[in-house]
Amino acid sequence: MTPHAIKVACSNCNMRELCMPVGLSEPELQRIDDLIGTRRKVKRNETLFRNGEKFSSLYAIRTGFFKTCMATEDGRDQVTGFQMAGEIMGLDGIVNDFHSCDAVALEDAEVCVMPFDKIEELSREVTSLQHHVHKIMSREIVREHGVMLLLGSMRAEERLAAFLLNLVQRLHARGFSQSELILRMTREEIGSYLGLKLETVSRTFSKFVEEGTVEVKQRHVRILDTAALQQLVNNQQACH
Amino acid sequence: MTPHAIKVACSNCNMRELCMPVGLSEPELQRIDDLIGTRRKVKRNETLFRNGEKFSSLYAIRTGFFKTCMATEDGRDQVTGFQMAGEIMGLDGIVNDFHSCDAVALEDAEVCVMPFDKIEELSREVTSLQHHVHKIMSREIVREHGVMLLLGSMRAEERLAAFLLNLVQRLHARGFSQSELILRMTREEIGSYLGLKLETVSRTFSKFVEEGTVEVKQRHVRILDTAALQQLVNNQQACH
DNA sequence: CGCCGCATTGACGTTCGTCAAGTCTAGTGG
DNA sequence: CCACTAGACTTGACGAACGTCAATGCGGCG
Repeated sequence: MTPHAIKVACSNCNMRELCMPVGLSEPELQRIDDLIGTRRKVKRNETLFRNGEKFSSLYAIRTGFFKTCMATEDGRDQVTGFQMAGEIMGLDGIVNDFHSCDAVALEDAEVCVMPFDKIEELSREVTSLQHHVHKIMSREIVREHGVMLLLGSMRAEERLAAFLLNLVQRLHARGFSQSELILRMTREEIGSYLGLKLETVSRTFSKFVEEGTVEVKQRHVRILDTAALQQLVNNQQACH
Repeated sequence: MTPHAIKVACSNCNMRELCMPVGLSEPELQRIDDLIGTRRKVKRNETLFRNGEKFSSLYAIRTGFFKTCMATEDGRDQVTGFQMAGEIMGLDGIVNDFHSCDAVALEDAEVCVMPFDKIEELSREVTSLQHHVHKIMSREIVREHGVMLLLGSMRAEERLAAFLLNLVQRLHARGFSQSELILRMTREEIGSYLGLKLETVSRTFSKFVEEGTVEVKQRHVRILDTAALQQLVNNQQACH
């Protein structure tokens, strides 16, 4: 909750290949550094922002892992996404000047706070930043299209396969293994994201293990047969 | 398919209160007029753009009704949204410079073609346009969060109720009735959007009719008890 | 008038949710 | 060091919701 007044620079951040400054030239990078007002540490289970809070900034994840979720009036919540280092959060707040979901750290994390008025100001001058901001928002729209496809037309196995492949692919882009990963979220959170109950998630994991597709030991997952998972995601009609 | 070289102006469009120029001042409105290169007519069942096509423009709907859908590799497609007059299409294309979904007219339509490079150029100069573009993209992200919630945690009745209320609310903002609407899409398309099969959509309509909540005659729907539908959307836990 | 696409309805099957019991693990305190 | 506990996870039995398949109805259009 306490903003840290540590001045930092994108230009020497090790996430710069994956984060806000993607595709910017060296001089542009220098200007982007002004964007980041402060960094902020968020402990596990703490929220970065909440539904209803005033929107003022976007957040770039430096370290750690987040979930975003919408709370329904009746107390349940739907996880709308999982975010890792280099990804941007807070885009939901722009429309109404209020956040419409919660961002919760699933492990101790640190984010760069980017005041949105500064982003708009700077992207009026730096064309490539402007375009990059548009791309980030468009990417989120396309990602959500994918989730809609998943929720609207896939069966449990297909959903979990798509989820695992997506996670491991994003982790791989960050230098982690292509086949091993540690889940930062509970079965219930996975289920919420995938539109399934936690028991179904658990059973589906067990089924993958039986079939020799993955090894699962609590939150540690090793993918043994990527092709089999990929097959599930593509060949949705196999059930006929 | 044939672009019409009709020069038109936002400043005297009757959709200007709902479309691109929302919240712009009179002099700003003048400048926005330059945005619209051409208009384009799209006949029923024709596509405005397709998955894989090069992205160059956003489209504002002047008249008519569209669906956007993603085709899966195995031939099925998932409807990701329905769009009506004043709404913007094509945002999915910005990330990769290629469209990632199809836009299909469900009735004869006309759209304003807005070259995206012009939008970026102009929004570097007109601050309020810049902010408006950001809002439009953020609104789409929030809308999709809502769909994810619907697909991930609602039952068939709740989904259809939310769908009808959303449609009628948007139509009402355009001067149509609060209680009557004509569906421009088939049961199958509704089902695809809501993650249900067409038979389930049909049965759910029939159930609403039995309960006296709506009247349905083919594609003509009259909502008799808005509160009952609203109740369904909110009180998801009623099944306990 | 007859055809075709869309919609409705019924019977049946599958998938997933629900409820409940039981297991595993990490963290705590004696 | 080990017993204890709480939270997360697994597994089974059962039922509800929705999908599937198939027959039938309806309405618009050539």
